[in-house]
Amino acid sequence: MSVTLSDVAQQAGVSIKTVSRVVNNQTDVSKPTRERVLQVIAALGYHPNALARGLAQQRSHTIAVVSFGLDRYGPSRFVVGVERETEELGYSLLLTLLRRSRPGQSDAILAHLSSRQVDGIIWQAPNVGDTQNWIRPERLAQLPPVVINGLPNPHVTTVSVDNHHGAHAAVQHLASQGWRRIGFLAGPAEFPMSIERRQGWCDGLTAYGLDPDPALMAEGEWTAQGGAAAMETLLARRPDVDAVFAFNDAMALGAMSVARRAGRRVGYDLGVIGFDDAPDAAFYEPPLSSVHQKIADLGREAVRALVRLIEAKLKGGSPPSPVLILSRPEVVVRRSSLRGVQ
Amino acid sequence: MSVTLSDVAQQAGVSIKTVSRVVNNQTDVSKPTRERVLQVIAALGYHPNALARGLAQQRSHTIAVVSFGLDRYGPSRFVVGVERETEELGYSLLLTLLRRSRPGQSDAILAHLSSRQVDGIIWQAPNVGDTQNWIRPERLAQLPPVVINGLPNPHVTTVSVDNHHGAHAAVQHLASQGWRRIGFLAGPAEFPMSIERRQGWCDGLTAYGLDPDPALMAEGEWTAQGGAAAMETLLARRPDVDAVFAFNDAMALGAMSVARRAGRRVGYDLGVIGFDDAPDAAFYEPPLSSVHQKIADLGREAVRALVRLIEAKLKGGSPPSPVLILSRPEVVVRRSSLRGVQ
DNA sequence: GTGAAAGCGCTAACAC
DNA sequence: GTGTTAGCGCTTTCAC
Repeated sequence: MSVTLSDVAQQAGVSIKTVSRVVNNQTDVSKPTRERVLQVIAALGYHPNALARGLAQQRSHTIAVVSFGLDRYGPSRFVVGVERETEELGYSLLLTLLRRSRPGQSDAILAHLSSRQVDGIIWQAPNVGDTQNWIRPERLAQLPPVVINGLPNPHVTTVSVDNHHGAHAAVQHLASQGWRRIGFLAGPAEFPMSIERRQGWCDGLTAYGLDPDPALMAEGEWTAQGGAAAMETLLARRPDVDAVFAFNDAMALGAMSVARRAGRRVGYDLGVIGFDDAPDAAFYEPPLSSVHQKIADLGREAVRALVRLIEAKLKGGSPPSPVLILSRPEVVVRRSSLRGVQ
Repeated sequence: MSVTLSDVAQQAGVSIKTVSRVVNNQTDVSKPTRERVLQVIAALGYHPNALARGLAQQRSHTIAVVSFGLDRYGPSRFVVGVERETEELGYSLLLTLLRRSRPGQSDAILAHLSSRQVDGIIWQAPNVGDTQNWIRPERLAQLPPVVINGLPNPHVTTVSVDNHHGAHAAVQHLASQGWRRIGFLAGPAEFPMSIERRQGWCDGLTAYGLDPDPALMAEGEWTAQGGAAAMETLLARRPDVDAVFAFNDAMALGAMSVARRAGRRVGYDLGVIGFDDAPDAAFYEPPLSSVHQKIADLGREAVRALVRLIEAKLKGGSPPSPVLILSRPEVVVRRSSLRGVQ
């Protein structure tokens, strides 16, 4: 059915090995031979069979990205970055999505991926349920991982946003506007990201002599809907809250909607800031201040780090020591966080 | 390095083939033998090598999804549906993203995918540049495709939203509210989706005795930014416009932001409706009316259709005739499209 | 420079 | 019920 190396070899009157050399751009082929082979390849429309190559080489030139959902801005933007870099470095991308609350799934996924002989794996999924335990020493050698936004782990290469810094900066900005009772709309409690941002919020408040009262924090899903629910809780518990820092822009959107219904004017008597700086945020009403992070770049960085691990493993030296790559997000000020003058 | 069939066979004192039978759940293995083999498999931690299996069977149990971006709601939600169904049917998912304006890329992608022996391909990408020409008869037999939201093509199985119907229904809703000069904010001209929605808008206006003046249409990128730009154009050309139907919710968001700055009150003297009904739309200000589509279901449908093609090809019968699967979107009314009374 | 032969881990005929 | 023998398409070792 499909054209194989030996078809080409026969047609060109050379051995299989010679064709293989040409295909892989190796030396030791005379110019005329090479050219004849290339011609036959073009004429026959030969394409190497990646499965066969992978089987012979014991590597698939494929990396897997395990993500938690894709319908929210952060994860999908991240995967875009991953895909771009993956393609540029000559790998294919296998996509696997984690389901919420399916016990034992991370083991099943890992088994599946290693059965597919992926060369490495990018784990962009929060520690939900058992998913934190999949990293075991035996595994690290077999299937190099890079973890995204995970809790720091000295054994594993991690690529993250500096969540603590971002949250701290957000609070600092709010405080500098004169807001005093600054709430936090947290994402799901299991997300390391949310834990770190919460800590940044806490520390920021403390640094400004403000009170990180636990009642000023409310938790919700990381959607507009979740943000709205959390905001309702917060307003009920602390009606005197005068600003909120939301886990992400979608939650901030939901919060603004609830605040409006409650008669609060965002940008006047309520300050709001989000996290992500998604492209839509600038068009919300009022335009949303946010903590900008370059998520796609994070994805590229993750792939580069992973490929380094993969190549090092192939070279056979001792495994390179895990690194922690942190990127610094920055506050983008729009109207929602200002203390407008009426 | 890794455990193979023959390791298991040796350890269990049976032949390779017997182990293979057990692994693949085939009959003709006595109960005690089967159990002994299973034990050894568990003890050794054996996992089948998917590459080897693929090579031997001439199929990879992998399908590819080619998408155009992933940072917008539609495409990413679609891929979520695809991933779910793919996993349930026992396939892996290879993700490839199309870059805007890279000539010849579709041929390169196809070559790459067929070299990876994918069993089929889901093409969820607009006809940008040369990408419409990749479907050629020779290819259809080799690599079964399912096209999403493409222009109808009698040779190819297509899964789409009924864009014409959705647009028509949106216009009908706006007209029923009493709006008379209804504009259309189109997405990029090359998108079949945009072309079909435009036609639906046109036909809807005509059906209501309204004028589909070309000046009532403005085109932009399918982002909030693009919607804002298109809205500016539209307002400049036809300041008397009293409602707009936007290609998607993000564009509607941008349009509302511009309208507000221009002193128009959405939901009072300007009606706005989007398309997609993304989860955020309900939290915009004002809450956005939209045309709801079940995008994830579309993804599942696409995978099912593709797997049908794949299995049919394996059975070796004549290729099944291409089908067209259309899903009907529905208008969801919120405040933005209403003609409020002051 | 070039080629022959073995083998990657599995499945598929066909024997026993 | 179970085993033997060829491949699948490629890379790799080593000989020429």
